[in-house]
Amino acid sequence: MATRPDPDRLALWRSFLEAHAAITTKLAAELQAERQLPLAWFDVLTRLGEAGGRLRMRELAVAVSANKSSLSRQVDRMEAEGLVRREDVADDGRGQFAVLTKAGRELLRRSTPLHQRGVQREFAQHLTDTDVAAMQRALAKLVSAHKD
Amino acid sequence: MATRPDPDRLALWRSFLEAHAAITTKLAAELQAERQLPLAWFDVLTRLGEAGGRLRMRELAVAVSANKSSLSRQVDRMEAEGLVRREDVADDGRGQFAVLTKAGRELLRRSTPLHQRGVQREFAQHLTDTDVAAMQRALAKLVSAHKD
DNA sequence: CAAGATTGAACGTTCAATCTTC
DNA sequence: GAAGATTGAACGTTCAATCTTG
Repeated sequence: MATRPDPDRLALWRSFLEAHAAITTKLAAELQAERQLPLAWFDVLTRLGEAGGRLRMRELAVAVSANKSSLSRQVDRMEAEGLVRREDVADDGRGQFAVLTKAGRELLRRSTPLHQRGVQREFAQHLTDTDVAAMQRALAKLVSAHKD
Repeated sequence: MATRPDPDRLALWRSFLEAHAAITTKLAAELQAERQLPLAWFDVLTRLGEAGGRLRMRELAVAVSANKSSLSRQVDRMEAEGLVRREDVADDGRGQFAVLTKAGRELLRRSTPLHQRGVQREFAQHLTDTDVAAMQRALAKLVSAHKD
């Protein structure tokens, strides 16, 4: 097993970073411009929506790949805007849920199609079915290697 | 042309984000722990090294995918640590170069093998040659679509 | 008046410390 | 004493405004 990547793999890692930066910058700018919604807020709304409306702070932090204090403060701000609220966890006095409010659900509903069109335009439309299958195979290995 | 991505492509985009977050978090932690070097600083040192030791602020900002004011302040901090210095551009009185110092070059030299081992461990070793070829083909299309 | 670069002020993130509950 | 969550203080990022030169 090599201890260092060959030049192709190093170049691939750079392309990966470059594509990530370019695409996320555009998706974030679009949500901000069209819905006044930071991408990180949209991400929280999405995860809560998929979880049926509520997640514990810890789980939500993991789901959105955020630091726990950063998420705590982000939820403060979103709560101040009426998009989520906190609720105690019934059987664990330490825990807090973040819960989608009606306004949060509504903003999520209005923002998801816009964001998905963005993902189509900036990412998905450039890939053939063969590309998609190959990348999913490769990324699945990477994601699974980092689950440990 | 579809206006929204199919579920496979949406899932692929999520895997992409998840892999990116997991890998960059580990690479950043390793450079910080072993060399007291933030990943963004390493990135600046690397780009300057590849450019022969100097780049204009604007070019450097583009190369590292950073906002120009953020880069300006990052170069302030790196200058305070003696890793880079600024120099006037001879034939354009508005311009500034960021220039690698001896200490910056030395830290780059000591950090590159560590970082490349990290890229191998967290990214490259998980991919077959087939994966690499397929991803490079797909990512090249994405990167080129965002060059405009 | 546009381009390169920096800056003030507001904002977001992070680490370590803290609080509460298990 | 460890886990879930929040907080103070330090730090990093961003936007718009500014300065200087082309």
